[in-house]
Amino acid sequence: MPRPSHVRDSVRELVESGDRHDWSIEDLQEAVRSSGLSADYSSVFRAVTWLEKAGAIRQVSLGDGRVRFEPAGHHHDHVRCESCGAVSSLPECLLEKAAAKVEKGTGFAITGHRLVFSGLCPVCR
Amino acid sequence: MPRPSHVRDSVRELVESGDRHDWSIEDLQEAVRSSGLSADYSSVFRAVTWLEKAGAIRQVSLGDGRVRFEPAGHHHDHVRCESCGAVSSLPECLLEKAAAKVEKGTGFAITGHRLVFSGLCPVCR
DNA sequence: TCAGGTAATGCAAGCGACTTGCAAAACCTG
DNA sequence: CAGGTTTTGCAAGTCGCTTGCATTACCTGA
Repeated sequence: MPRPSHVRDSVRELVESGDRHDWSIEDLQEAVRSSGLSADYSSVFRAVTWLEKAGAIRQVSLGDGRVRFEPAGHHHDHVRCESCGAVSSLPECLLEKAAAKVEKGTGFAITGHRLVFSGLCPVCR
Repeated sequence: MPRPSHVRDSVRELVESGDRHDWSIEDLQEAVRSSGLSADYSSVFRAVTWLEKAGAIRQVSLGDGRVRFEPAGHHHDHVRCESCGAVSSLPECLLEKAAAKVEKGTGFAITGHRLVFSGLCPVCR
């Protein structure tokens, strides 16, 4: 039986509730700590690794060379503000039918995609 | 007047001719060296930095956490084989008209996007 | 309640790839 | 050919992610 893990529980709670789609490990560490619990960077790292393998959270790559996480739900794409870094998610996927076209054009068997729009968020524009 | 730079010239030549879209710095260093010229990693790094600022080449982020480069031409997206890593480019952009939809949905002013399909290339599938 | 076993944590060291500082070498110009 | 500038290589530095290891916490069965 696994011991209770305050770090893991706390990380899961943070990512699963709320609608942030760009949790970095450092963000999570800070958030856990500011709730009064201790949390080493490596502990948070292990927590996200564990939770990812368990299917609770998912890695999202926004192109800034950092590992970021979001709750694992249905697939969706993102928009990222190039000024302040704010990230929103798009409600639906725009590329459902594009795969077929790409397959025909390239000969690849398409299994997925990663799409990030960039622009200015309502606040920054 | 700038001195001639065999590293920079060589890197430019490599990226601009040919249709590779995933040159890493290390790839370039190796390629320059195998043409008989000397090239330190840092020299290649400075060459791509210079060429990028000059607008000759462009960074492309394929999501593998490495800086990669392609010739700077018109915008296009990529497909990457998740088995062997082969990268192809798509002739046309599938998202020309998607921006408007995204703007309306999110309130962001969209300025661009980064899209990478993943799948299996003709050889690997 | 206590001994034993397993899992979680923190700390520090390791790693990979990019970046930068600095002195030596190469060029161009006057 | 001297002077001034740019490029190069080497080594060291940085940043974020990973991992090893001893310690601590917790749970279970006796």
